[in-house]
Parts: sequence; C-alpha cells; structure tokens
Amino acid sequence: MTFSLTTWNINSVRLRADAVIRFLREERPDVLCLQETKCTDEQFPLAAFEGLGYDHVALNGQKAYHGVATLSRIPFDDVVRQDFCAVGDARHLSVRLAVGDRKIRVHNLYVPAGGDEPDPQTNPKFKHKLQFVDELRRTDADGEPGVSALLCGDLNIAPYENDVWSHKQLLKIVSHTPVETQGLLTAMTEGRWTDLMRRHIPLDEKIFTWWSYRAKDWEASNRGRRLDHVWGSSSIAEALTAVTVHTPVRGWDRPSDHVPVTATFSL
Amino acid sequence: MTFSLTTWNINSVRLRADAVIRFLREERPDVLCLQETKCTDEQFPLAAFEGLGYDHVALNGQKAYHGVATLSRIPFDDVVRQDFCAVGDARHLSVRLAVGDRKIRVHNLYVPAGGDEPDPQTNPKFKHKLQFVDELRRTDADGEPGVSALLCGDLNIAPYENDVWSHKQLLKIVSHTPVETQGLLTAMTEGRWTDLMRRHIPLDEKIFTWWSYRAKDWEASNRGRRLDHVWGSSSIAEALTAVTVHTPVRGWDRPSDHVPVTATFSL
DNA sequence: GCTGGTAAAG
DNA sequence: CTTTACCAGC
Repeated sequence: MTFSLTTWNINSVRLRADAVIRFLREERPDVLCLQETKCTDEQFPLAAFEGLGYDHVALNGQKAYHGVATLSRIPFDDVVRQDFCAVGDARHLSVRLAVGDRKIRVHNLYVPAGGDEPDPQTNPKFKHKLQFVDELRRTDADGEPGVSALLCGDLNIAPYENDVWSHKQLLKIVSHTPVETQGLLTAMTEGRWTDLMRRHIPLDEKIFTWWSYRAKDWEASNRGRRLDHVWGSSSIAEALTAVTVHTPVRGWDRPSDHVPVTATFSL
Repeated sequence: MTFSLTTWNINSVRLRADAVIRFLREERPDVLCLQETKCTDEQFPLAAFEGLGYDHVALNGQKAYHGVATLSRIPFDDVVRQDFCAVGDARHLSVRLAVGDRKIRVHNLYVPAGGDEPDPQTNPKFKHKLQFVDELRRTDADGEPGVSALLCGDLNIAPYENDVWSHKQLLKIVSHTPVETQGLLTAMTEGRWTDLMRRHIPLDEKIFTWWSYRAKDWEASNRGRRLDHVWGSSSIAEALTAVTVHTPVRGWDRPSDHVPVTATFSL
C-alpha cells in the first residue's frame, strides 16, 4: 500500500487555489501540507477544493501572515495546533491519520524566516527563529507509542552545503548561517528524525525547493535553496520509496517562490 | 483658425502614459488637461510624451493623490497654481497662451470627491468639497482684461438631471446632491462662465464622462455621470464649434474611469 | 527586487 | 473595482 505526502509553501492559497487544484489533479498525493496560506480559516477557499477527493481539511490560519493547512484524502483521528514561542502565530498544525493499520502523525510547520541580519542581539526576528528551532527539539518523532511520524514544511533553513547554490556565499545569509543549520540539525537529531529528502538524494547532490522572486531568470541563474523539508520517524523512513522535488512548478504562471516536495512510501 | 482643448481625469498618468500617447496621436488637441496624475512633478513621465509635439508642459503634482498637468502644443505665457482651501493639495493649474492674437487662460481643476456621506457636519471630505466649490466662485471668466478663459477638469459634480443615469436615485449620492449642484451652478454663474458641454449638447440629452469601476459591464448598465466639464468665458463660448465626449476610451485596456472630453473652437 | 496583504481613496 | 502607499517576507 503506497502513501504519499506533499509539502508546499503556497504564498497565498487564495491567489494560487488554481495551482493547488492543478497540482492535486496531476499528482494526487494522499496528504498536502500547505504553508503561508495568508488567510484566516474563514477566508480559506474550501469550496475551490471540493470534488477532488480531499475531503479532510485541517486549518490553522490567521489574517494576512503565515498560516498552515493540511488537506487529506484520509480522515484525521486527531488535530493539534501548537503555538510555538507562545506568540499566537499560525505556524504549526499536526494531524493523525491511519494508513491500513499504521497510524501516522503529520506535522506541518512554517518556521519564521528570521529577517535579514543574522544576529539575535539586534534582530528580534532572528531571535524568534532560533527560539522556534530550539523549541522544535521537543517535537519527538517517537513521541506517541505505536504512531509513526512525519514532519514537513517550510523550515526556512538550508542545513547542508548542497542545500544552497553557494555554501561560501551564503554562510552569513539568514537560512544558511551555522547557528541556524546547527540548530536545525540538533532539533532533527534530538527529535530522532530522519531527513527523508537526504535519505533519498545523496548529500553531494544539490537540492533546491525555493528560488527568489528577485532573480530575473530563476532557471538560468539557478540560485536556489532547500528551505522545505520532509522528516520522518525511523519506522516510516524505512518505508520511503521516493522523494520528488516538483521543480517545473516554479515555472507555472504567477508561481509561488517555493515548489512542492513529495515523499512516497510503501507501507 | 481652430483651437481644441481636452480634459481627462487619467487616474495615474504613470500607469496610463500609453493611453495618453494613443489619445494625443489620434486626436491631437492643442491642449490636454489631465487630472489625478497621482505623482510628484519629478515622477511625471515627461520622457514618454516627447516627440509628439506637446513641448509645453505645466505640472502641479504631489505624492500619490490628486495632481494636475497641462500639456500643450502652444507655449505658455504664464503659469499659476492656486492652493484652494489652503490645504496644500495639487488641484489647480492655470496657464495662459496665445492663439493668433487671442490670449486664453486655461484653468485645470480637480475638485475633491467629497467622500460618501453628503453631510458637512459629519464628513470633513464633503465639507472640503463644498468649501472648494465656494472658493471657485472667485474664479472669474472675465478676470483678466483682454484674455478669454477656459476652465476644465474633474469637478466631481453632475449638476443637471441628465448628467446622471438616474436623477431620482442619485439625489442623496455625493456628486449629485442639491447642495453640490446648486453650489457648482452658483460658482458658474458668479464667475460668468458658460457650460460649453451643455451649450453644445441640449439639457434633455444624457451626457456621461465617468463610469464606476465597480460595475461589471459599464457599457451595458450605462450608469454614468457627467463629472468632467469644460467652461468658457462668453468671449470664447461664441467660438465653440464642437464638444466631443470620447466614450470609447472607457473600453480601452485598463482604462481610467473617466473619459476625455474635447471642446473645439474656431477662433 | 518582486510578491503578497492591508488600508484609504475614489 | 482600481490605484497608491506601506509593511512584511524571502
């Protein structure tokens, strides 16, 4: 039995509902985790997604900023919203569902971007980001007995050298500074998570899931970063069969700056 | 010798420089008075209008709001900017030019819209509008000996019954309330102006120069108003040969909500 | 630099 | 409905 999950920072779900529909029609993942929906739960374009088979939708939205949503073909046993850093941001949503007799917890996360200056003393956004990642250490892949876990989303950190177009040029750029990359890898390790994208694609191969809107020709310059991630508990990591970065989506009309990433499992 | 003048609320001259160029190429009025340029004099797209023969440009702009500009094929003898209501708004610009041996003063005006509620007690925007129109009474068509005068622009008032799509339905709507229409007609009379559009087009014929952006199909519903005007001193009113409301311009790509109005004279 | 949402104005 | 400014994000 296969199971697939996609994570996608959609950068306004209202503006890109059509892109979401196209993606769901073409790829049909079992679960789609969206970040940066940028709308309240009331504003979420639920009607647009009807009739596609994604009858189970969990929302954690807020006005204008952030916001996460999980759409699923499989019903949820449980929905949890965690208020990281207790600031009231809509940045986390987890659901539990059952695939056959396997229970799976799916965390959907949107880590703060962190602003421009990589100094927690002077930049409160960067401090917030570091605190968020620190708090993420407590999210345990094996926290629920008998439940496998997946954690995906826009983590806004590119931890490895080949997660950015130029390791050297980005060492002082927020998303690839040592304090962030170390923090993220620490959270991953302490939480007993496996980086599924890197389990499938070797560390010496570049992976990008995000290309800035600033570049005239994102494809030609290809100055991307891997900001989006899929992590799994050991129990589910063993079942991973494929990871797909949907790069062509960046070339769609009026695209998000992030592309979807799909992990597929044989359970 | 013919002379023609066009008034046009352009609703951002930067966004619609191409429309202005198209209009000038097709119609070639001697003078074009623009309102709602929505830019400072530094931001005005002067370069875009080069090579069309409109070498004489007078500007009274401000950041983001209001702003008037007069483009001319005939040089100016004089330029005056009047600060109506002494609030520092860029809503007036007058130039003087010579056509043969006739001197003409051309006033270019953008009267405040006045907000939604037609009550000067509760709505300061409406109070401002009424004060502006009151001050307009002092603009005299015969103020300069030996100089004919034209006054044009977006006066934001539709004074006659056939200046709106429904007199009855608009009596309490700002732009057609009795206090405004009476105020405008008083200013016209006291200033010894002739309504040139209504000299050419009889009062029992509807004239519209503006259609709301809000209507789905402006042409089908045709719920317009005559908010734009051309007035003249008696001396030049006698020379009027035609008035053209350029209605098709409302159907151009990404149009202004106002269309140009041209008055033509045989001097 | 390009994108998004908000808010005010018309 | 449209435009502008402003703010935030990346």
